[in-house]
Formats: sequence, C-alpha cells, structure tokens
Amino acid sequence: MLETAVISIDHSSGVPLYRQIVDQVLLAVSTGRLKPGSRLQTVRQLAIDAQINPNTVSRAYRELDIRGFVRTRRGTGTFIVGDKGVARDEARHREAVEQFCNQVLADAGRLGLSLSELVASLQDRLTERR
Amino acid sequence: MLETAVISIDHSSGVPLYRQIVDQVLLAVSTGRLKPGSRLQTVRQLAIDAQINPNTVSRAYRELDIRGFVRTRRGTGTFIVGDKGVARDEARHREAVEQFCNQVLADAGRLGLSLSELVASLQDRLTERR
Amino acid sequence: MLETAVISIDHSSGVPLYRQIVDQVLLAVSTGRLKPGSRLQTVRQLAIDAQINPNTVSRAYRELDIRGFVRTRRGTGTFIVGDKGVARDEARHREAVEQFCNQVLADAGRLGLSLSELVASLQDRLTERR
Amino acid sequence: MLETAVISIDHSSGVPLYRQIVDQVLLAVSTGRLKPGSRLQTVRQLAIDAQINPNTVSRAYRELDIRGFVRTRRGTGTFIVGDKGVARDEARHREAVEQFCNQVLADAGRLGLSLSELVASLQDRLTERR
DNA sequence: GTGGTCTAGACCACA
DNA sequence: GTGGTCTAGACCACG
Repeated sequence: MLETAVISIDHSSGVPLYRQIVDQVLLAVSTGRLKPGSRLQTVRQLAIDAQINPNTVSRAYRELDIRGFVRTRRGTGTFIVGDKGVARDEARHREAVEQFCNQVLADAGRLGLSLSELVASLQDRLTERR
Repeated sequence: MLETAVISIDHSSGVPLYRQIVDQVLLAVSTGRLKPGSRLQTVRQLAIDAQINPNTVSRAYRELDIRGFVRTRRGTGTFIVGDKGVARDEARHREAVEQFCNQVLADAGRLGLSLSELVASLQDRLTERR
Repeated sequence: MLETAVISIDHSSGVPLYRQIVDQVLLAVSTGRLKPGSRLQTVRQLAIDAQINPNTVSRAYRELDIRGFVRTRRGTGTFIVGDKGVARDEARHREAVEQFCNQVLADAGRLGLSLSELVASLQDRLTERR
Repeated sequence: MLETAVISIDHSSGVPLYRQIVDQVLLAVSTGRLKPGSRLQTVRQLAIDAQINPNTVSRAYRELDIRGFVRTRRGTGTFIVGDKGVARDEARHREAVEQFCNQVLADAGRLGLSLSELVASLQDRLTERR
C-alpha cells in the first residue's frame, strides 16, 4: 500500500483546516487504518506537526466526538470508538474510492492527460519518491 | 485525452467556489486549453452553468484580472492575456502534473489503495462513465 | 506636515469606494506612513469610520493582498508586507508627487486659476480649517 | 492662466467616463472658458481624442442637454446654452475652488508635503512642462 | 448585451 | 474578537 501520514494538512487548498482533519480521520477509520481503540495524535502534537492553532485541532476532535467516531478522555487522549461505521465499512469505502476516481479523472482531463499518460506519470512520481 | 468541461464546480468539496474557478482557469491556461485571446464564459453564463451566484464568478474573474492572467473589458467580456506564462508553458505543465500526481498518490494512500488497485479503479470509473 | 487620516472616503467623487481605499493604502505605503508590519484598521472599524459596508473594505483589502502589498491573517488582521517597494521608496515618492502635481495643475487650469491664485486659495483653505 | 485641454479623460481614475465629460463641461462653463454659443467638440472627434466609445460621449452630451446646459442640433453640433448658470457663476466657482483646495490639501497631507513643499513642487512641475 | 459597484445579511473559520 | 464566503438584489457604465 502507498504510504502517507494519517493526517496531513494542506494550507493552500482552501479546504477548511478542521474539515481536512475530520475527513482524514473518517477516511482512516473507514479504511481500517485507524482501528477501534487507536489513539489519535494529541491536540498539541498535531497542531505542531500541521502548523496550525491547537484550537482548530481541538474543534475537529470535538466534532468527531459529537458525531460519535472518537471519544476524548481528559488527561488520556482521544481514541477511535469501536461500534461506529464497522458495518457500513465496505460500502463507504467503495463510495469514497469512486468519488475519488471521478475527481482524479476530471482533473487529469483538465491537465490534458490520457489515462495511460496519467498512469505513467504516477509511476514516475512513485519512483522519484522512493 | 480525457474529456471534461473547462470549468466545473464541486459544491461539496469544501474548496471555495471562486477558488475552484480561479484554479481551473489557471490550469486551462497552463495546459494550453485556453489560449491567449480566448474568451471566458460570460459571468452570467458560468453562473447559470455552475449553479452559483454571478457575484461569485465575478469575484473569481476579478482575481484573475488583478493577477494579470485575464483582462476584462466592460461590455465585451473577459479574455486570456497573451504574455503571461507563455514561455514557461512546458515547465509549468510538467510541474502541474507532478504536483497533481503527488496529491493523487497521497490520497490513494489514505484510501488504502496500492497503485495497481488505483489504476484498476480508474479504469472501472472510466468504463462506467461512458 | 499637513495632517490627514490615513484613509478617508469621498462618497461624492465618483471614484469607486474600494479603489479609494486601495489607492490611499498604496500612497501611505509609498510615503512611509504605513511601514512594513503596520496593521491596517480592521475591516469592520474602517467600515464604520468611512460609513461603508464591510464587504467593500474587505474587497479593497483583498485586492491589496492579491497584489502582494498586504497579507491578511484570518482572526488576526491585515498587515503591510515588508519586501515590496521598500528599496524604491524614494523614487516612488518623487514619482507620486510629480504625478500629483501634474494633476493639480491640470485641474487648476480648468478652474481658471493661475498658480499664484491657486496658492492663495490653498492658504485661505488652510486658515479656514484651523 | 494655466493651460489645459477643455476635456481630457483619465482612463485610470475610476471615475465614470461620461461623468468626467459632464463635469468638465460644467466646469468650463462656470469658469467662462466655454461661453454661451460655443460649440463643443463633435461626438466622434471627442471619442477619438479621448479613446472612448462614441456612445459614451453621446450619452454625456445628452445628459447635458437634458439638464439644459447645452443644446444639440442634428447636423450642426452641440452648443452651450446662454441663460443657464450665468447668475450663480460666481458662487459656484468659489465653491468649486474651495472643494478642490480641500482635496489638494488632503492629498498633499497623505504625501507628506507641507504647504511650502507643495508650492515648490508645483513650481518645479510648471517649469518642467514648459 | 457585457461587466462593475455596493449593500444587506446569513453563516463559517480561525486566534 | 478577527477576516472569509456566499447569496440576493438594486442600480450603474460601457459597447
């Protein structure tokens, strides 16, 4: 599998920071990358890593807590909850992949790439990054 | 080449609408899809097509104007400017493709896809869309 | 030196409000009245002072941001950027004064004033304002 | 008296073109520069001189006609009307000069000029232009 | 017909 | 508290 940090913030994308955090945690849960019981980065640590204000991280975690995906225990940390989203895992994931692929194809089209050119470029990038 | 409209808006991505327009115009310029002198859609038409408020389109065009990529003539329309980025076309495009590929790989990683799985999914989507 | 507020809006001049703001900020920068790092009035405060809509102020600040003269930080404020125009300060200022004088002479000509009449009138105004 | 063209358009000032024309004609009338019976430039000629669309000139002349300052005779030209504004000439002119001086003092203040510096600069410009 | 300016006001994101 | 985004709609300027 392709390796990436669990949460990485893109400051220039225009997507609200807290939303990037929420989305990426949900994604990591749905793909099994974060399993029930897993501990999230602390608010402060993520704030430092991502160069953002701790309040923003905190708000994202709170939203995840309210929606029931994580549970925050004061003095201990924030943990993935077990019972949520396990059943709909498969469907969700498939849907996420579909949507992602649509987006990729649209963007590639704008860049003037055919599918084979896209694949070639991706392989190049992958080689470079190693 | 993969076919897409020059500008298409995703209302659910979290990326500001005006920013999507700006980015896509810049992309179209860098790939030569919009050439110097090309006329952009009128403010009102794009607003209708994209289901957004004309002010929002206007704001995007204004930013492009300030940044020097287009020139707006009242009563006439908005046009791609000639001298910007023409020389660096090739380099720009390569850079845009690289950045795009990095983004795709990162996102695919978060979705738990290997490169071959990604490619398979993309082909599926392409077939579906036909 | 003659005293004036950094930004003052003339509602009856026909010059777009946001443009008056942009021009006056640029002027204040070029004359060193606003120095790198200086904070502009908040959007809301200037809107109140100038009796205009906050959106209009915001639009002016955004243009200055795009053009690179200020940097806006959400939740913090809008600040003059350091690297722009610092070196060419002297030349810029001289140029601004020249252009301004040309304008004054042209307008005075249309008003049928000779230079000495103009100077006399200016002195009168200055006395009145005290 | 300082010499200037009767009507000169500033494309970069942001002031509506038709308004610049109207204002300058009114000014020329109030200062006696355009006397009753004087013929204005033709629509086409002014359009060419000022690099603007004839429609715009036409609209300005029409406004002046409606307000009673000029009379347009098809096939002949546009002429200053006699009876208007003769009486209020003096008061109007004084008011215009006052407002102009206030504007000049405010702008000079922003440029960091004292009155004597301003006068010196104006004299410099005048010498240059000769 | 084209785009431009401004307002009013709702709601969001970040420090 | 700061600024940002978007909408709705009125009215203007220019070709």
